Amino acid sequence: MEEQLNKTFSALADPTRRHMLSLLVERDMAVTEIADRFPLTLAGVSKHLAVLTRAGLVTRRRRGREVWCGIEPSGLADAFCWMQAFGHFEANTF
Amino acid sequence: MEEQLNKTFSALADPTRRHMLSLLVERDMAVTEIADRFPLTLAGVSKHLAVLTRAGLVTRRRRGREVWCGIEPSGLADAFCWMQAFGHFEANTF
DNA sequence: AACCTACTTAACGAATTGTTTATATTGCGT
DNA sequence: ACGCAATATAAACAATTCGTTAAGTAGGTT
Repeated sequence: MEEQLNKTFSALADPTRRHMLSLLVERDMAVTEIADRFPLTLAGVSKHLAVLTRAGLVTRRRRGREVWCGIEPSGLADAFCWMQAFGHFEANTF
Repeated sequence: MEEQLNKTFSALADPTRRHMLSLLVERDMAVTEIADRFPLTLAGVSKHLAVLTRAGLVTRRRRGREVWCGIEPSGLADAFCWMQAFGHFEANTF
């Protein structure tokens, strides 16, 4: 859907959020642990994670008092397909 | 590069711009012709096209007094690769 | 030269985004 | 029960974005 593409692409448009995703690709992390790696307040990090979650790119599960974040790779599906259709790309075009 | 990804993803984050790209996939068009298909002023359309051009997704060539716009599919390459690496996607994951 | 067509750029306002500080909320640990 | 740790939400603010109208530029036409 159109609205889903809006959310996905604008989530990806921010370099801080892309960096967060690349961290989470390695392994799941609690919010504080993520925050330690950025020159931002915890509140700022929390809001970026909220954007990523709303876009369906990140999952957040409460575990005691921590919230563990993980990647939701399927969240890229729509955007990936859109680009694929758009460019008639093959997997090894580049 | 990081800055290139910023430009590409934020260009794609706008539905009007995505729609413009999908028009240009069919065939090249002059700016006025594109503008006819959107409920925007010509100036507004021109600005969207400028964003797409700066992102490397559209080419603009002056032809007499018209400016013909066309798709630059290679402009998606960086973004496409980033997503691919991110999700370890195969062509038919979806 | 005067004028029209096809844009682009400037200037501006409204809405959104990225960030901060301050104020909840919720779950251990003691 | 109290206090600290982990996170979220609210309020505030600057910067950016999306749209407009108005003015500027460049290329044909007469």
